[in-house]
Amino acid sequence: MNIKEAAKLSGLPAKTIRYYEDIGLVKPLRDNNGYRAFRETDTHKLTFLGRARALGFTIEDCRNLLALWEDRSRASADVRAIAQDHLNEIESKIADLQDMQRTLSELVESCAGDDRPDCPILQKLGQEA
Amino acid sequence: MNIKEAAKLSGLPAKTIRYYEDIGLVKPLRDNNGYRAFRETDTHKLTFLGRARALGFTIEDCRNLLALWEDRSRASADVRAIAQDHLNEIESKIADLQDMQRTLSELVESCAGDDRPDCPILQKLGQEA
DNA sequence: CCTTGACCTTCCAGTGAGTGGAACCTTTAT
DNA sequence: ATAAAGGTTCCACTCACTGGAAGGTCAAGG
Repeated sequence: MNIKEAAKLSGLPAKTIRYYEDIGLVKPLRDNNGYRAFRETDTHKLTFLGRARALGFTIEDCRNLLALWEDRSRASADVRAIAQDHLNEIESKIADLQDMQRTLSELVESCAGDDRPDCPILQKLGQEA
Repeated sequence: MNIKEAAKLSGLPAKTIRYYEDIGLVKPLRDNNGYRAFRETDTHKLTFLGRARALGFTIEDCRNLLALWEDRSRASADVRAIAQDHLNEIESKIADLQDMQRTLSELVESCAGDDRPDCPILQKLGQEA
């Protein structure tokens, strides 16, 4: 199977798949013409990667998750730890964004948004000390 | 005032200030020895930039906000539009992260996290089609 | 006068996770 | 024979810094 079909099956852009090979996440075989030859295990891995990335796992997390996935003697605790750490990160990011959202929506609401120059948004950003 | 004091006053790392000069956000004068000489207007701008960045505005947004800040004949509508767009982006990011959070916390909860290999997290990531 | 240490300078490289594009090769269909 | 559609590699760019090397400047102490 060539890269385009692997892309279709996995839902990843061909460019991304090449990149994943570059960084050693997948290792498709090669045909005599130099084309990548994807086996089912490869597309299966790619799908796995796509799902993990969609959940926001970093590439390094993905690398580790993939290793655990392939390790039949893994401990589920190791998987859970990675996921829990990532969940914590996500929750902290959500909290940060919500702080921004609160402040910003207050500012936006307080601004008339007309053709006059008076603007509480700029005022707040430029506040002395 | 040298860069270190500007950094202290604005709360930004010296490196970041040099970078902001590089990309044209601030234009401190220079002493004869080549050292940057920050005026109050410079540190004021830097503080502004720090606050805007803390609210998640991109550098390009900051550039535009700074220009509006300095334009006494601005229309507050222009400021508001930038802030509203950014707020929309933030809200969309929050929604994305909350989707991940929901999925992930379900997965984490469903995983025993012991020394056995069975793991619903990996199972879900590796699900066929 | 010399040295030490704390500043300051510029410039280069790297981050994460791809994406865009150029230049070129191979296969398939007409 | 050629054109289209696929494949390949490689280089550069993104964003907003950050780290570090190599070197210049300045104030204080001996």
